[in-house]
Amino acid sequence: MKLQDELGLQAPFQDMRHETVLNLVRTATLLSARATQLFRRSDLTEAQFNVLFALKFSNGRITQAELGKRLVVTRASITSVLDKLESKSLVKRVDVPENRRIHHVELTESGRRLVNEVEPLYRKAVHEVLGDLVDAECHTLIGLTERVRERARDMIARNGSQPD
Amino acid sequence: MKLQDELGLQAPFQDMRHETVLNLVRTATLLSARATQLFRRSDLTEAQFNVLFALKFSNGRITQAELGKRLVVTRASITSVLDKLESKSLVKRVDVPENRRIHHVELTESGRRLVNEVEPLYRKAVHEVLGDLVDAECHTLIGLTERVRERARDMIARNGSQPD
DNA sequence: TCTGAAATGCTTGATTACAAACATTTTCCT
DNA sequence: AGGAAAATGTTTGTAATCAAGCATTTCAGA
Repeated sequence: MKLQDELGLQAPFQDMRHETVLNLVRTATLLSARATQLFRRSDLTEAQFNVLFALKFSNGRITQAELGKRLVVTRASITSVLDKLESKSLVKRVDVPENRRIHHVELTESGRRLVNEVEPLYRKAVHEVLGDLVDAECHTLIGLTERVRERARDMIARNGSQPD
Repeated sequence: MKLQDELGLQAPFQDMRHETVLNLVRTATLLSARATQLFRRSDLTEAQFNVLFALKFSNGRITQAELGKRLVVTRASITSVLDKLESKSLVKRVDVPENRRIHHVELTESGRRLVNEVEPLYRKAVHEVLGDLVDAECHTLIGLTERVRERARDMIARNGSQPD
């Protein structure tokens, strides 16, 4: 289904680049919506799952700032998500004697149990949602989005438009 | 730059489908960040610009519910964004005598002026961010994301995983 | 006609995100 | 050593999103 129909637009897009951007954004939103739906059964939000997932594949000595870099969110966001997860006893903050600024964030036993339970469902859903694409198509999608991000990053760094 | 490096992951992705999903989500997030940066100069948020933009291309008889469908957000979200825009005198809600449930949402003069001022900057940024891609590549991207959305929509509608 | 269903907009509460500012702590440079 | 700079985590304020529930209004079917 074309995005035009999905959004109920009468006229087709005049601008293919604009259409492409909206396609990317809409697709990501829809993927998020599906993820939200999946995680809800486990009483998790997407952000909370992302933290648990990152922790599972960390060496156990990850700080909040590092977690933020992995997940590409600010330290402030990490603080609030960890507060929630800690109140559910899914993670714990561990003081680090050698550096009193930082904490190490770790899964609790029940946190580990939960992420181990949800991860296969998540992976299954990922494969199902991309089940239509063969490897080469995934590769293409990755390559094209990489180039878009490259440009976007440049623009954000320059914080303006191109030098014309 | 590969997503792996962007996220500071030591190991490459094992799962190309997972990598593809994360690429899509990360790309959309970055595009949003760039948009936020652009709109900030005009004291607009992305959501607010989206409303103004949709209003510009509506026939002037659009309701809040219809606006929600166009932008794919709930009525509750529309209410809150419109409250902001109305407090800035950029839009107005107009009572409809024939149907006392609904309002028509319209741009004010200053709202129209503002969107006419920002739109070219927005379009320019869109073209710059995709400046690396030729038409055929845009077309490919659109086609692939359409297929992903198709599946995602199915999964959301079924609210479960596939029948195995 | 009349009653139940559907549609519409609003409110509330939860969650997440960011920016900016702050205190604390560590690092770095002179 | 000592002071400036950077890093870390938290707090506060703003904004957006959704779900769920509510009142009002309209629609549709019996």
